[in-house]
Amino acid sequence: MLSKSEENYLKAIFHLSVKTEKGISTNAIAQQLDAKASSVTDMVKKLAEKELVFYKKYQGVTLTATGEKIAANVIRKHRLWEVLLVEKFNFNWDEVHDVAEQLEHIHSEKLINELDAFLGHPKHDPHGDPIPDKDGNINFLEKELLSVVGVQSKAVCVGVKDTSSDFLRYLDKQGIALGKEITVLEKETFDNSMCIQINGNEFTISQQVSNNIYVKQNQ
Amino acid sequence: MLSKSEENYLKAIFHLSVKTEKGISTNAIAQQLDAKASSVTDMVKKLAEKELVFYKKYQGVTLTATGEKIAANVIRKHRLWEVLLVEKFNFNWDEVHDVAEQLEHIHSEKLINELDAFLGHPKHDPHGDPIPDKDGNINFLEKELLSVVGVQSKAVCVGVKDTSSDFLRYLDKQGIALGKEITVLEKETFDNSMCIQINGNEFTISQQVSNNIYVKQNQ
DNA sequence: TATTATTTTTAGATTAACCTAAAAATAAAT
DNA sequence: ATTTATTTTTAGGTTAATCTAAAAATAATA
Repeated sequence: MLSKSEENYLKAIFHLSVKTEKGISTNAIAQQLDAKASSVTDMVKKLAEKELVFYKKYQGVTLTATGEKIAANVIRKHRLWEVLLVEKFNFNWDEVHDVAEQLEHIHSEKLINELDAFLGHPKHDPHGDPIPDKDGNINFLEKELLSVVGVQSKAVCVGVKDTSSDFLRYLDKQGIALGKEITVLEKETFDNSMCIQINGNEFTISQQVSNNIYVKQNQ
Repeated sequence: MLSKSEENYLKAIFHLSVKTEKGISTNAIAQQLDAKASSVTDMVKKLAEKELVFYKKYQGVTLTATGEKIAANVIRKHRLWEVLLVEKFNFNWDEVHDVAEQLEHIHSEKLINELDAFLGHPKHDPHGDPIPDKDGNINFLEKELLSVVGVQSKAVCVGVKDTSSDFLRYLDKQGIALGKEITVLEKETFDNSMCIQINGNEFTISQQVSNNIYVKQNQ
């Protein structure tokens, strides 16, 4: 059974791998985990020994099939726990992360299967991120940033990029949530702010905001 | 914040303290935790540094008020998680222990308060053991072993002493569960076995069994 | 292509939580 | 009250996961 630390490394590599085909650099992992590069080198060697990653000195790492499956399973657990916290335990979506970081390392297959069933086999976590299935398959929804949506177009909020408490609380305040329909009314070219309509209310959001909201357009 | 290991030591000392007024010996703790006495000495020194236990060389240890509160809180978490597992997640009462051992070390006050509320503020875990309240107060129910109940008396099952899977599965098979009324019909003096009635069925149980079932007599 | 800058690795330390084996203290038994 | 047995502690060692600082390799730049 893997340690919490090993699982966290696999998860970090998994997340970083989504964005690129290339090997993941030691530094990138270090930054993701808030650790030193030398620590990463040590751990990556150990994971390579266990055949959870491919690793050649100075060449970065990639997950093996096994490594990827384990990483996806940790993410599955994280996101299922997040759903429980929000739907049954009255957590706000900005409060779940720290606790889910702990819960994701609980080892019990029965527990996670029962949790999944109890929640009705949810497909997405409270931030709109897809929940991998038992085999580690993950359904990457095709989605766009709100910032690229054209004027007069409608789109449905399906996720957020920034999951910081500050940002999530801002969204709550503005009434922006998963599943809500957003209409882009106007865009200012000089600062890329946009005026949107949601729940019948019109207001302006900065580019920072529109760059951190994922939407799906009704094409 | 305490480590998992520190919490486990406090919990072990708490459990051992229930039975006696005296200080808890190094060996007793070692046995409870399946560790070596020398490891216990090390840890106990650390806990004394943190003022969670009183410790004088060769004299055994006792919990301070703070240590006792922390230990009771770990036990509270353990037992609340057990209730969730059995009542919502289809675990049998013999399956909960290992997972609860992990879950009891999750740190989040909000989580445990919400869990408690979600479960309807239960007073007992699935084995009949009392759940400490937020302040660490624990309601030790006055209870007796089934083996001391007299012939022709009725008693309600309120807990078990042995919580091994083997024993719990035996109880399931016999239809013995918390809240069930047991009538003692006969006692054999030569082997201390007894014939009981439960759910309308009559059968014989050994002393081993009657010595591991707690009951409350309807006096 | 040299040279400089950055990244990555190695070497050696540190901390927590364990361990074994030997020494010291306490308890039990003759 | 000695002697013997048991318990507890000390001393020193191990492993996992981290770190710092220096060395080595790769990448960027003049």
